[in-house]
Amino acid sequence: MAARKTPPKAAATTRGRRYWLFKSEPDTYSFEQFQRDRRTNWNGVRNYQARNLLRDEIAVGDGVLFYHSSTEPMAVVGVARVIAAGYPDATAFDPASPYHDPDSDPDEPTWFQVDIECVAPLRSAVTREQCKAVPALRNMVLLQKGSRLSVQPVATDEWRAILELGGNKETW
DNA sequence: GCCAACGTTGGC
DNA sequence: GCCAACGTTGGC
Repeated sequence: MAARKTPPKAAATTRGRRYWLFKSEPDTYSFEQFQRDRRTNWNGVRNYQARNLLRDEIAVGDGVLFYHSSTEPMAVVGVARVIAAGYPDATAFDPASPYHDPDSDPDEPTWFQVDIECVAPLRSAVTREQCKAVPALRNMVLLQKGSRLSVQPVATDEWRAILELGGNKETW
């Protein structure tokens, strides 16, 4: 039996912290409300690509940029931390929920959610307009033409640049 | 399995 | 409010 240099399990549990951006329309769920709640479950996501991230990629301890979409100004407004990795989104099974999906089988759920906890608001919100002018953010998923993923990956240098622009260098 | 039609998202 | 881009659906 050959020894493995890096058992997959160890590799998985020791992988570096990763970063994400969650979009929310402030009329639906604002960062201000999130601050009052302190933590929330990110449910209602009904897109397979985002689902895959929620189910398979996003881990406890990962960092999250909270972004206000479809508002003026659109901006990254705060920072959050993942406190529970992907688990089935129960709103899919609730006929009374706006997120109800009759095709999702409770024995094999289609949709997943994670839990996040509020860390801090950015001292100054980093607007979409601002981001466009920053070379380090040129490749941000958020800024790509046609990009509309509501849960998306953020590169480490993008994360750092946003926190610096927000005046929250020490936050993370 | 292709692809046209449709519905939705979200920046502008 | 518009509409481009995208995802999904369903007929073939």
